[in-house]
Amino acid sequence: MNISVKCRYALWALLELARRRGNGVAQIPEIAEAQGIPPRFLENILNEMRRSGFVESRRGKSGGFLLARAPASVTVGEVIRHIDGEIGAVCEGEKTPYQCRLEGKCVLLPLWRQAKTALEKIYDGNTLQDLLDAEQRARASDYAI
Amino acid sequence: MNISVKCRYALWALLELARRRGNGVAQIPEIAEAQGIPPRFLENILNEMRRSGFVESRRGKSGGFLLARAPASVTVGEVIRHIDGEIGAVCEGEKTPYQCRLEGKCVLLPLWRQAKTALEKIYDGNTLQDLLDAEQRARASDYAI
DNA sequence: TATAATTCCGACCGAGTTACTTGGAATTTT
DNA sequence: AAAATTCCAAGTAACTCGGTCGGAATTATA
Repeated sequence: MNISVKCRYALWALLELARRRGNGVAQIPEIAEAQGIPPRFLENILNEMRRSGFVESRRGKSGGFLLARAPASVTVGEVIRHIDGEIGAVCEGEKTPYQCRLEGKCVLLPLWRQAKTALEKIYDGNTLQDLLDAEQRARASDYAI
Repeated sequence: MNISVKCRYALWALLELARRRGNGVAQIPEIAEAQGIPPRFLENILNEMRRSGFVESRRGKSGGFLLARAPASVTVGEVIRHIDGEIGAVCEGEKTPYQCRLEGKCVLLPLWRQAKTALEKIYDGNTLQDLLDAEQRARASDYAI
């Protein structure tokens, strides 16, 4: 399972909103500029994130977006699932295309399961807050040098 | 990184050849039938596997394919890399498309690295022989029931 | 109230990928 | 000579991906 560009954009945007938390709304051009995302593509993405409850929006002049949830409550895995779908699904799961006709008797199934579990552990084990903390630590050690 | 159908076909074919090891060549129609793979697609795949040294072939009438290496020496990861390319590459690595301009300063990079490492550990840690052994154990415990 | 600035919505689009298919040449056995 | 196979390279239909576009709805402000 490769992470799509769209999904990375979504994560960057959410992180940017998390950083600005408490400072009012952020607008598409700002976020797009700050994160290097094509603005009208970001527009789509943020709308999607709003529909799935990650983000709130204010319409009209001086409108914009805010993070709707606490950064510590939003896992990376959750975001990935909303944008790219189920994590690491190879051929199990209901709606997976090309589900193999071996139905659980495939010798490879345990491998796909292990892979899925490992990825979920990583992605669900990290929140936006965790990432911001890591960022801070990196910045601090940069100063130290 | 999702495993392509082609890649699963390749693994199935190699496993089939591994099962038949020592019994001469296996032909495309047989393998295709046994594994439910579109025969002419399998043809392409086996040719590719030959070029990368996993398989040997005999041409002409009563020709066919054999596994070129010991099943215990062929890892799943190796096969995946030959068919689908680098495992779990999100945005690092030389030729990855859409490499992000953050160049190692992306907050998400550690996550992608962890994911890649975890997948490699799983896929490189399992050989064709391991899978056949697991298959045997499963069959044995089936009889036990 | 008019205007400007913003989000919202859905359709569109070009390029690439994926899962095959096809036609025919080369090779080998019988 | 004929039949059966692998080998090779091109073609193809459907889908996905990354992104664009036009315009409607909404809101702040002059």
